Amino acid sequence: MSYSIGFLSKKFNLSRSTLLYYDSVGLLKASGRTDKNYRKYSDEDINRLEQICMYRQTGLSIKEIKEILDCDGNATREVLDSRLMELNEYILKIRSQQRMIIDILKNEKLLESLTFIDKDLLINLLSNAGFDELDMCKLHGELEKLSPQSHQEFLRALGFNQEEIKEIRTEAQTIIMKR
Amino acid sequence: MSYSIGFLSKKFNLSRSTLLYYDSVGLLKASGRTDKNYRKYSDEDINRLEQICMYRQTGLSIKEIKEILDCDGNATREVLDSRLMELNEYILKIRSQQRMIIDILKNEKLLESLTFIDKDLLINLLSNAGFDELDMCKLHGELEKLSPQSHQEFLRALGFNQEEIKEIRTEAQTIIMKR
DNA sequence: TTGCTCCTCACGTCACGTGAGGTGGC
DNA sequence: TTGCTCCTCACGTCACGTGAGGTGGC
Repeated sequence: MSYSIGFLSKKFNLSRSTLLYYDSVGLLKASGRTDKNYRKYSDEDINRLEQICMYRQTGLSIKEIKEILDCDGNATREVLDSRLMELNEYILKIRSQQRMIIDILKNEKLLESLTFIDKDLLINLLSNAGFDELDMCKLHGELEKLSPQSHQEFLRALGFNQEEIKEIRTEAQTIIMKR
Repeated sequence: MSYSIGFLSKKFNLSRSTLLYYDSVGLLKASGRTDKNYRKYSDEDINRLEQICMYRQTGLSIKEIKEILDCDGNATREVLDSRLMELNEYILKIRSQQRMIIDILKNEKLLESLTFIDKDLLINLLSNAGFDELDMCKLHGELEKLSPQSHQEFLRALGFNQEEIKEIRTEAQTIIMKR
């Protein structure tokens, strides 16, 4: 028995071009051609494609799958083990990206609430609470050290203009340096 | 103050070509050029790059970052929220890939242990245990239904040749169909 | 003729990396 | 001259998707 490329693509739920691609890179060559030059896949080809689909479900690259299928099972365990490690690292990376997003969103909310507070009002508030000039400088220093980006946003949310922001941040940076 | 491309690449630990790329796609255009046609980055450019780096740590695409930076904060929350969902889906996908790998490795071990068992020995063993011809057929039927790939591997591990395997599997498939 | 499956280029994708070939000031 | 930074193309990557333009049998 032999099968056409259309038959295989339906049976395995793959696109035609995927099969053409597998052929072009040598992952799955049609074992024959008809007189009209149509690809002819054999039962053995089907077995190989079954394996390919299985390994694709692990996210292995085409190259790695070729290695496994063409090197008679010696490489299999090694390749799969390293893929497992790779996947663990991906998860760590994704987790850190998620944390980053959460942080940004938190910051956004904070800044949003700040837009309701007037700059002068905040300054009054802090001075009434006993903050003097030096305390304010320290505050900016801490903020700048913690996250320059947040500090920038913070100042912008308070309504300072670009010039003032630059001045305050530069001063804050020199305070950090001194310590 | 203005800064060269080399300065920025060192300060932000990015490659030169990354910066060139950001320029080419309009994510971060150097705001000026020297008379020698060298790129000149301003303080504002630096601020923008700070933001870019922050958003890159969330894995957002260049296009999405552009959207956030150029659309004045309206899109931010939406884009970040959808990125969060996307990341959750990635984790699910990775988990399923990991499960697949574990399954394959388990199968491998099983098959490995089978290579120490002789085909005839197993048949004797099973018949001594009271398995008759019909039970064997059912067994193959179950295996074929559960995982055609495993069945194939199982038969190969037992030492059957390609012809015999095809025969047994075809028979197993007809058994499945009947029910 | 129309509709279907098949064929072979060839270009596009995404975020850069990597040369090649050249400039300009110390 | 040598060494450094900078410049602009242009091609490669990975796993396909998407036409374009053509064939061949019912």
